[in-house]
Amino acid sequence: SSVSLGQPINIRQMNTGSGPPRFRLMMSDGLHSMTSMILATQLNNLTDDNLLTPNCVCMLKKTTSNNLADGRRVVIVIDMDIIKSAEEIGGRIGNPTPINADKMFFYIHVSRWTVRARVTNKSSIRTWSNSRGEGKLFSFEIVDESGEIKITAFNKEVDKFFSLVEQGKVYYISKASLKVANKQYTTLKNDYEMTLNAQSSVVPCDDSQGVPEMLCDFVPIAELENRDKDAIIDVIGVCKSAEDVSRITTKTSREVSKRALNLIDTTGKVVTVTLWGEEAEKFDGSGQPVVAIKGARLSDFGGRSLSALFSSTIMVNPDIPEAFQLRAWYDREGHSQDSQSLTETRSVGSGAKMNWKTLSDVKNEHMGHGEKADYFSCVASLLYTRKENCLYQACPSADCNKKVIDQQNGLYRCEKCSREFPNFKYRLLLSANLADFGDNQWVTCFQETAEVLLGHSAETLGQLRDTDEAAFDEVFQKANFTTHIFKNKVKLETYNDESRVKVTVMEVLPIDHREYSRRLISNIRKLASRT
DNA sequence: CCCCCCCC
Repeated sequence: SSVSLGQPINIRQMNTGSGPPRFRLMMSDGLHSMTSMILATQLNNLTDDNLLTPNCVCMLKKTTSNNLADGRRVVIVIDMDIIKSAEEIGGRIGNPTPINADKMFFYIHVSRWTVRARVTNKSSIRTWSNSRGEGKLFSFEIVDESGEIKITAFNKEVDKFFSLVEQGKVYYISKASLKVANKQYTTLKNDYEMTLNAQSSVVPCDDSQGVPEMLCDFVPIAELENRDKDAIIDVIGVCKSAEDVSRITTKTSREVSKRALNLIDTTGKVVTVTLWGEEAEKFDGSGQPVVAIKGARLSDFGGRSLSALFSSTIMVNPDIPEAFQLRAWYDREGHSQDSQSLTETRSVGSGAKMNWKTLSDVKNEHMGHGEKADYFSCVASLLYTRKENCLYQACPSADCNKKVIDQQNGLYRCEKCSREFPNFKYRLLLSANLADFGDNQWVTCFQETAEVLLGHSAETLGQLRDTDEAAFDEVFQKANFTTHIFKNKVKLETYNDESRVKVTVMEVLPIDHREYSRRLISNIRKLASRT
């Protein structure tokens, strides 16, 4: 599976009679040459197109050896790339001496090159055990001026190199084996990978001049909508908000920590990125840092979202121009800009669907004066509730909540159902006065919302009122001055030539103080930037 | 020669 470099110094068409043409190459590795290399016919187009010409340099990606009818052994090239043209090379490399095929096959694998590169991501040591055997490995990624590549070390090479290789440091690396990267697992922009072998050397280098820190190809967040699921991408954004770390159980019953971040960039789009394990535990989102992630996987959960992998590199406030630009943009305008998330979340209180208003906004903006009702959400405290008429006796039929008339004979009449019943059910219709820092507002709460505010079912409250008036009063005392999120409907209603704005509470939700504080800070920033 | 990458 290793790949190697070779220079064909002679290419001859073999005599194959009526069959497709076959080409025999005299291949050199700069030290030795061999004549027993044959091109698989599917690569004939390389000669037809004049790409494979004497003195070009080839990357041999896949070869096999075979015995010919006369007993000679040959190497068959199944896949190869021409990586430098003969013109670019400008002649024969070295002064290779001819040797036989099997030995040549060995030599062509021992490349003589050295790179100077920085280690950008180092894994821990992992062990494996499968049908093909067992062992241990670690991998790291390196970058130089020309690009990046992944290097893996197995078994003895783990012992030899693991402690030497340090993240961020620069090394001379030579004589590693090359192999074609499996695209399924590739997170770097390289068609090849390296494997350290017994001949490989890794030597620390003091001169890091000109060696990049990291190679990133950041995809704008808005652009993620157009990328394929499972794509491995680099992303950078301001961490607008972050979840608390939590523990989840995987399908394989393992416990793992997770934390979701919301990243925003100058496209105004937000994407949710999930961090795992230690990365999730140690992440600190305070101060809304710039977060860059190299090699995150794109998922289609909730529309579009991202997940960090073991191989991802997570950088908080990295020392790169993109991060400085984002910081400046966010502090100047991004923080107050309307944003849209590519990731749909169902969490209440933080959704984009909330139309946040203060109670004075509702009046000043003449909400509810239009053709259709308006909807708004507010954070408000319950100042007062009219407990006197909050309960009524309703028709006991399943879908009828009409008030019944007490016939004073043990029967209750529903005009809607045109029936008399021996029983009724209690329903709530609660008038309440809500207040925030600037104003107050009378609202109506029907059954479900009133039950949430009062903390008891209508049935319980009905029983209490009839049996224990002090306990009934206590319920309302306890509800006073409690603070909630109210989702409301507002509509101007005309009754006897008099118009009044009627506010109906649709839903009562607990305050997520973290989210609420973020919103207040954001509002303060918006106000500050107006002056 | 690994390739696990998790949850809603």
